[in-house]
Amino acid sequence: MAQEEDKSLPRNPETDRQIAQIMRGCAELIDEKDLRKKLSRGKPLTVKTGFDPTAPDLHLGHTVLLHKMRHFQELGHNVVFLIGDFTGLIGDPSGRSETRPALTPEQVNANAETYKKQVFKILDPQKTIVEFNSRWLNAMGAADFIRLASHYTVARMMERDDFAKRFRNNIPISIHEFIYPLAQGYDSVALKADMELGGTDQTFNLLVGRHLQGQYGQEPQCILTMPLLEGLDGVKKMSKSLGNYVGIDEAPSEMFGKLMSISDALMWRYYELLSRKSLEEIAALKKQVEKGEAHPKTVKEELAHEITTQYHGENAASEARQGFNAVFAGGGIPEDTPEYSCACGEASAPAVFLADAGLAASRGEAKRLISQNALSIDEKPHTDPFTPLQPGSYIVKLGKKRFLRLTVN
RNA sequence: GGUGGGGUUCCCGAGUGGCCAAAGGGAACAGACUGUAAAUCUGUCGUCUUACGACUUCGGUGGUUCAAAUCCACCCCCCACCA
Repeated sequence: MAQEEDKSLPRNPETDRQIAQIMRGCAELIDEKDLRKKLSRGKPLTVKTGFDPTAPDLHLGHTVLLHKMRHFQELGHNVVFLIGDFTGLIGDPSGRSETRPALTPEQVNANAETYKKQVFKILDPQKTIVEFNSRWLNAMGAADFIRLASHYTVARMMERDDFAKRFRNNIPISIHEFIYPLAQGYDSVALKADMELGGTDQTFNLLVGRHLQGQYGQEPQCILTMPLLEGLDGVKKMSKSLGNYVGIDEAPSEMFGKLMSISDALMWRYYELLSRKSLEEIAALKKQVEKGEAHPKTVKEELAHEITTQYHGENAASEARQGFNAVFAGGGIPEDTPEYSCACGEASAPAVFLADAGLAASRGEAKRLISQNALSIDEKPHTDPFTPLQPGSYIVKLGKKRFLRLTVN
């Protein structure tokens, strides 16, 4: 939580301005007083954010942190994008109910490369320092590690919720998992970080860094945690394995469409965490929607447009927006509709070509969907699964999202 | 190391010889209603089959039986308690 205002804090307008920008959307800042002190020195801070090279494909959930890093860059601070290639070999136990499988060095390297390619869609490459924590962690000897381990106690380690739970439930905790927070914390020592960013699930690890810096005679870093972004379902956190994500490499139309499918409530969350609009602008929009002055769909379009622009540029975003409205509001078909052709006859029966073209998983499913009135051909409902279509070209639509340009020869 | 419990269709989870392609819930999909939102209602939800029906599936491999997700043997994996 933000600290209560304290009259004894060093105050000046510049610091206030920075603090406001820094705290936008954050879950917790530890602690504001320390941060003011650091800022008031007028020197750029070293801002560390670590990424585990486990998920090579970034999605919008990861970008919450990247946006925050960008804020720091805009405020003139030194942002370190730290790739945890060493710690990736351990596997972060955070939020895990079981031991995380370790990565091979080859996987870690490949993932790190992908990471670097993707993050500069948001971060300013000129102002980003990319580091690998193997640089200093590999250089440490066993004695160094033992010394590091001596700075933390088992009791404090067990305060951590995931460890406590696993211990209580007799789920194994390997010793190497204790090393993870220590290694991550040591990164802060090595970098002499003034500030570390992370998701709320990282709070413990970040605090270890703060603690260790003190142990190594440094001024402890401040900690800023960001909430975990909910996925498209609005409930679970965005993650690739849950399939509720928007990848930052996705095609503009895909990205726009996915964003349009989020619920109204979730839209505000995305605005706060992913938009570059100011909090005041967002509050104003919200008020307009509540009063009925703005249609929520339009406001959502703005959001989808802005986010798509971030990754694909203004032109592509506008196109995606037009395409979306043409398809779903105007009954058109998407640009990237797949084409498929088949011979006239058995193969041109709807149930058959739908399955063959991959629009339906099987002929049975195709028939079922047809009997549910899901099929339209050239914008006319089509309920006969068996009669072959005559030669010609057709626009085939199955359900709301599946399209096909069909040619019958 | 010992003892006990378990592995079921996308997920959770019922099912202890035929009435089981397998209850129920969730997810997903389709339709209605909408703003491709949410909520709600209806339907679908192994493969093939226009229907009748056939075939494949319940950790693996063999076996018993007219008949096995259900019984037996061995194997693999997971969990709990004790050490």
